[in-house]
Amino acid sequence: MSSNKNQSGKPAGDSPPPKAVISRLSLYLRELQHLVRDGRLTTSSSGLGQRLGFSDAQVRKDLAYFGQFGHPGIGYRCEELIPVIRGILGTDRGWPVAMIGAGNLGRALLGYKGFARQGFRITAVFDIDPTTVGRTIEGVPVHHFDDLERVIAAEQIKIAMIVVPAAAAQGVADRLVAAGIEGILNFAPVTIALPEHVSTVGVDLAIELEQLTFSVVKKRGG
Amino acid sequence: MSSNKNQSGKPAGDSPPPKAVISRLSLYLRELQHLVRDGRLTTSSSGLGQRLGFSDAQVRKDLAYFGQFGHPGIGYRCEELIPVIRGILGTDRGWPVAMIGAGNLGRALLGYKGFARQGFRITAVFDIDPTTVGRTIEGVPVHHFDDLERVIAAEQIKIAMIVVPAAAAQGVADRLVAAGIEGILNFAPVTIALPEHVSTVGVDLAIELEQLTFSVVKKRGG
DNA sequence: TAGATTGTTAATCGATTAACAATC
DNA sequence: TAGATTGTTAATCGATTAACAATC
Repeated sequence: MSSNKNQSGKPAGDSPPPKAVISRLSLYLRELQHLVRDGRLTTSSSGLGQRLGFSDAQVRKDLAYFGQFGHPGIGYRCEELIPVIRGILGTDRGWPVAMIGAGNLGRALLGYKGFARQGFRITAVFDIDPTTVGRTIEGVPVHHFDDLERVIAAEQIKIAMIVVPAAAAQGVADRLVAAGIEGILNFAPVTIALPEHVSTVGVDLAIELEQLTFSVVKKRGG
Repeated sequence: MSSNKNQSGKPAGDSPPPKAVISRLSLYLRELQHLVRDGRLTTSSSGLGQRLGFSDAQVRKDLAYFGQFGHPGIGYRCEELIPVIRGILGTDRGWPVAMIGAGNLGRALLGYKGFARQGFRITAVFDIDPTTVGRTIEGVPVHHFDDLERVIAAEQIKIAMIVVPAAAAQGVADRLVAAGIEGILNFAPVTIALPEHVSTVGVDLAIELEQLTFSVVKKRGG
């Protein structure tokens, strides 16, 4: 009826990939990077799926949403597929990221090496605590929250991480939107309301643990 | 054809709730807790769904997997629904949690108040760094990794968080499984292989950012 | 009573799986 | 060539939505 195939690596117009596909894409990318580090040149849809618990058909279908990247009889060349997926996800470029909140968790995230590996650089931190503002953490300057708009405009930052207490999160989000931010990674355990044109991903650590206890209890109960 | 309704609050036998339902349940719970804090007595399926971006029908359907908890014409009583959802998720009891790895991120998680609010207590930390082992962080004792089995058995811990570098994660997971752990929250950016009877939830912070850049780029591209 | 809202069914929509011709 | 593996179609399966009688 309708087809999604094309050669360009850009999504075809006629049916957007399901959100679930995008989250698997990130996992494929991570596996491929491990494979390259281990010296592997190619992999197959079944090889890639196996470790992640997906079927070979699903892996092929997911990738086929965006084009033809495999080689019949051979599989997928890791070094070839990696930049393709990065292009789809938008991590083929460097993204400067702002972080709001320099508490415990914020500082830990500043020290986290995994971001840089995927092209993210936290270039500005904002807080209101006078003992931190003006200093530098992990080489990143801590600005006063009052300077949010100025710094975000000057550094052309489009992505921000909210790492403030739940009660402050919505207010911070509103300021970020007004400052021109297009995507927010929210670590505060609240749902924040945002205009349509701004994307958000929420990470609630307690919720992740809840999901885990559910599985544990379910397995016990039979 | 088949029905899921019952009065008990326990899942009916004939069709397990989709995994997506369980993750929404955690969000409902979080909203309900906010509502209670704001003094609200009841809410409706549309009220609950609205803030979270779900339809009223979906909220009702999700809850109906587990029983009848609403009141026609009135809605859901917050104080009544909260313990029901906690019961389903398994957070109606206290869970002692072990943490492996006392680096930057681990320490930040130890200071995070959100876990305790949902019934999780980190009661034991493990590391191999001689300068940290034997000390206490945020009131929690840091054991040597060699004592893993002993402490986990003694404290009857069933849930663990892996907060070690990617290269060490699988080895740690194997030891945890051997020690009788039933659920693992994995912060290392690798897929870990586990036996069927052990549950895992992975949190990869770089992947969350990737999902965000995809949405941002998509919205730009039109 | 009139208005609000549930739980549930049937209809729709979307995502996954199985199968296989085409390709290397 | 024989074996491996893709991309794609059609079939299956599962999840969401719409609608409405029942209830307060």
